[in-house]
Amino acid sequence: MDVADIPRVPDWFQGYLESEGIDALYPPQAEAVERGVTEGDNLVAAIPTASGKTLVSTLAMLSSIADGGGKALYIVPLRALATEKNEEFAAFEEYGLDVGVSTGNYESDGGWLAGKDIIVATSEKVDSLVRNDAPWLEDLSCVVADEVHLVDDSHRGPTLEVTLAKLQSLNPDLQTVALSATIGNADELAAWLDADLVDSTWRPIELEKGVHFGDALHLEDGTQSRVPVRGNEDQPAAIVRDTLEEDGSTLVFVNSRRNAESAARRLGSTTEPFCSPAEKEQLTAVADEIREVSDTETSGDLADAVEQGAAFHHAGLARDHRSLVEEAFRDRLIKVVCATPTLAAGVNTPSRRVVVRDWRRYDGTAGGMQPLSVLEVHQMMGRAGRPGRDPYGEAVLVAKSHDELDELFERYVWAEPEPVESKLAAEPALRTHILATVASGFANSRGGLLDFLESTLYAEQTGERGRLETVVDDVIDYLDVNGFLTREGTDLTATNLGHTVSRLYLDPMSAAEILHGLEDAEEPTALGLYHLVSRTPDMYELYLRSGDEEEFTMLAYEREEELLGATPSEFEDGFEDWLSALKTARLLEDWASEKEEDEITERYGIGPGDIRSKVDTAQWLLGAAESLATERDLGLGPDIREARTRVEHGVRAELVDLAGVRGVGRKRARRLFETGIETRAELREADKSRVLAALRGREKTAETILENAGHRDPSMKSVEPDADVTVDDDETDEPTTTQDQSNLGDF
DNA sequence: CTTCGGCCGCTTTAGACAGCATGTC
DNA sequence: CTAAAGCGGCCGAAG
Repeated sequence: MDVADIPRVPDWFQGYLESEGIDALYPPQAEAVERGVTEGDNLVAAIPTASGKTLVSTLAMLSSIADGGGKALYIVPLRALATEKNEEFAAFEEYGLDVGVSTGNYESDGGWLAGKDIIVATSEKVDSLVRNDAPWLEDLSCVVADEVHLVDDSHRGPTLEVTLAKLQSLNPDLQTVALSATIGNADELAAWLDADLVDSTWRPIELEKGVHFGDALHLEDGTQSRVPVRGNEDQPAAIVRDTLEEDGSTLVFVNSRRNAESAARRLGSTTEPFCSPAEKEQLTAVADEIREVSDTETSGDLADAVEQGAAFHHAGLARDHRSLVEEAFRDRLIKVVCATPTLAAGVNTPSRRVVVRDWRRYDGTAGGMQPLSVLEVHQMMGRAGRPGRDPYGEAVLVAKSHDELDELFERYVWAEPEPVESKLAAEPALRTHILATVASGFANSRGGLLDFLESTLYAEQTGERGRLETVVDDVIDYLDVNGFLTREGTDLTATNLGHTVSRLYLDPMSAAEILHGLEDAEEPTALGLYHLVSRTPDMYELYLRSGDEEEFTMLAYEREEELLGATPSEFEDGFEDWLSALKTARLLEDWASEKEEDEITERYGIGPGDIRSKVDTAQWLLGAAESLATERDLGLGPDIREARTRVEHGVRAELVDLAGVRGVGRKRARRLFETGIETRAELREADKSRVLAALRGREKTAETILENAGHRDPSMKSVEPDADVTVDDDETDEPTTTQDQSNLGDF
């Protein structure tokens, strides 16, 4: 289809497409237009990644905005994707459209999304906006749900499902466009959303799947190519080398962080000979940047690998590490990235070849190694082939025996992805969504609730109410008993507490746990509070290693006084979870006692990125705890606030005031304190040469900080550092004049 | 007496959203 | 209930 023939898109759109080098639509896109995406019709597009899904959504959003002046909402599963999409859509600002992002940690323009035409948000954020009754929601005329196949996810799927159902019921004229990977039952999704279906496996660039075994690559079409394993190479190394000989890069998916790291280390010797001197120089620069992000073992290992043209990528990395690796890989500087599934679901990092080395992954709940789903493997494989740059893409599984070769072909290469199934009937999901549905007025009786749930994918797929009804009744009981809602006959009303919990976006069970723990707390310590929020279902658990059980049982006895609520017996069910929460609490306490990052990562066996995510969650939950304590008049506000500010900045109590100054973090606050500047007020009046000395002579930094503290005259002109002030200078980095303004959240 | 290499057995194991109000070293 | 890589400890042989 010619771009000129697309109905109802704004006039400038054709010019825009041409400027992007697009003169004809891909077949699935053309089919979407024929099904009426530009005319406000609902659509489910189940097509492979990188085959133009974004353009389908753009067609829908732009035509919908042009048609009635409404707004479009683009829902993504990850914050990183929200940023990526926002940057992509920012191109439309030139044509007079306003684009904004809204996620938990970032809201464009002070939260005033009302004036935006296109809003990008995570599903949880949209859910929260619906709960808080954001006024602009009624102006929505188009909603796009990216990666809808994630409704299958037991943890986060139900949120997406409920949110889409709520948006549709808020505004029956709303156009819904759902983008999905190729799945077994796209027709069911279409039926649920009352949408037309475009179901296609068409790709703009050929993808050949295959299995490597012995010295050969066995491809889907029956052909084989020789990819011999030489010397002490393993199979992935042989494939990576073979790809490099054609000047292509490789993405290797493995099943654990440790495997990713060790595979990257090994592959370094394969990639190094293929890096030109100029590339080596650039790689060294990237490696230096990586070392600067964090002073930990993980960081150093990554930098070492990068110097050789290899890298690993997993969730233990800091956000900056990840984006440095992704960027260098896209620039073809890094030749191979060994990754856990983070990269398959995350931002766009295509590669000539993809190797799926491990096809089984440990799963504690299933009691051992479990095969990956076809959908997941296909998603990884779909990363092969960069449109417009590679002639084709190849995705390869690795077999160690002839039997495995056959099995992999059967199981993944020729297999259809499994159908997507709603996980809404699980109790934890319903707990939070039922409360929210009642609190935000979507339903005010048992019947109303069931009617609403009737509009979800779950109802579409099961057809019978029985199972759902039982769970719903259990959940209503739970919410009633814990004081989140009240029942009168079949009528349901959310209590004040219920409203608060729903607004705070807290799992009701977390709220109950927190309230229960706070109720008879008199002077809660930081550790006690950290433990309380750590044992909440909203906090992701740390793994207990061998020896940990003993260590933390001891700690539990030593500091029993501080721990809130009853200490469970060692033989009780749930004792392990309780201990694991204690481990998390201890980690947070260490962080809030100014323990060094590398000491923490080593002690708890985690990566720098993990500290950040724990700290983030704790901060959020303590904020919620403070609201709950206020709501209940428990008078613990100051204690909770102090614990929260301490984790937020990673400092002891005496530095909380100083660390609150913009530009002053845990390290600078400590150094200022050591020189006798102990509070924000003292900093405001401080002797400048003293401040400069405390900051080890960095004038620009000192000026910024004094300005932020409200100093009368922050200028550092002709100020010399006070020679009497000594600061411990354990860091080796050169005084920088470049102001690195990445933030704590990027850490 | 020290050092190196190989083998055996024990240990460990993916991911990451949200309130609110602003930003490290 | 299922696996497999990596690492540390141990042992023996070589230096």
